Amino acid sequence: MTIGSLAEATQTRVETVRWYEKVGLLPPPARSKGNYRLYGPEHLRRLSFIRRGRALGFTVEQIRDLLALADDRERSCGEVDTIARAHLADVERKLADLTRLASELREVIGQCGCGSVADCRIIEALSPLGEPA
Amino acid sequence: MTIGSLAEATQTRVETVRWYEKVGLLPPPARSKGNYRLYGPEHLRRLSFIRRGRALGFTVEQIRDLLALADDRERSCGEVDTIARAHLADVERKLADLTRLASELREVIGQCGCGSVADCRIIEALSPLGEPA
DNA sequence: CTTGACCCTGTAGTGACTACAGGGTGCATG
DNA sequence: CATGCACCCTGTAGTCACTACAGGGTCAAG
Repeated sequence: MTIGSLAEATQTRVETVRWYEKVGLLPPPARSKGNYRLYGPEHLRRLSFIRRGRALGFTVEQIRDLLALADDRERSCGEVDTIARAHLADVERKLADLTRLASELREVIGQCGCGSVADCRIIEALSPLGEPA
Repeated sequence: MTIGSLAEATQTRVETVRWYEKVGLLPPPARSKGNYRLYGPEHLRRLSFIRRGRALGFTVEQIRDLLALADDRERSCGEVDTIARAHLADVERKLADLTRLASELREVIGQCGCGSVADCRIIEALSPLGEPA
């Protein structure tokens, strides 16, 4: 399996696959006589894991930890749970922030009568001192 | 007003103020005889505008555009409205993404009985081929 | 034997800062 | 007057997770 097929199979860019190797998430594969990377099913599994983790918003560092934990099959999965819960808490914080932000934006936009900038409510809302900047 | 007081007044780091100057959001202020930056109320207004915009999630480029529009007080604020609406659409897209993500995470976490990694549901959920990585 | 798709390494860029290193300034205290 | 300390200066490099080349090599088909 060349890097191109692996990338296609996992919906990843070729450069990204090489980057995962460089930062140590993906082990260096064998090389062909022409120095092409040659991947096997184990690489496909591991890269799929990484991509799924990224899609769920885990950071690369979190995935590195999860991979290390996953490799040690006897270990209790309490640490895995901890990472996942911490991440969920993070996501929920961002969600709350964005929700507040969206409603503030909607309010600001709703007030704009689209006259001239001189009395634009959006510009005013951005100028906390009351005067336009 | 020194950079330190300006920074404190706007809840900004000193380095960030200098960075805004470097990228052209904040005009270079006068200097003291010891080469310290000296700011006036106009700078305070402009920096407040920038910080409020950032807090609402506008990018620096969007703020640059908004500042240019705000400076031209005769212009119709249609362009301002366009930028704000585009940004709101963006925020709402992110909100939808995060909401989906959070519910996926909650589901994954809910299934984990916290036994050994070998049958951890979280690890399994990350391994789309059915086998742990 | 040439074309074109693929692959290689290495470096630089993205956004919005943050974190120094290595120095200078200004004011209060001894 | 000397010293200490908080503050300021410039410039560079680091963050995160990639992305985008530049400049070259490999491989299979026609």
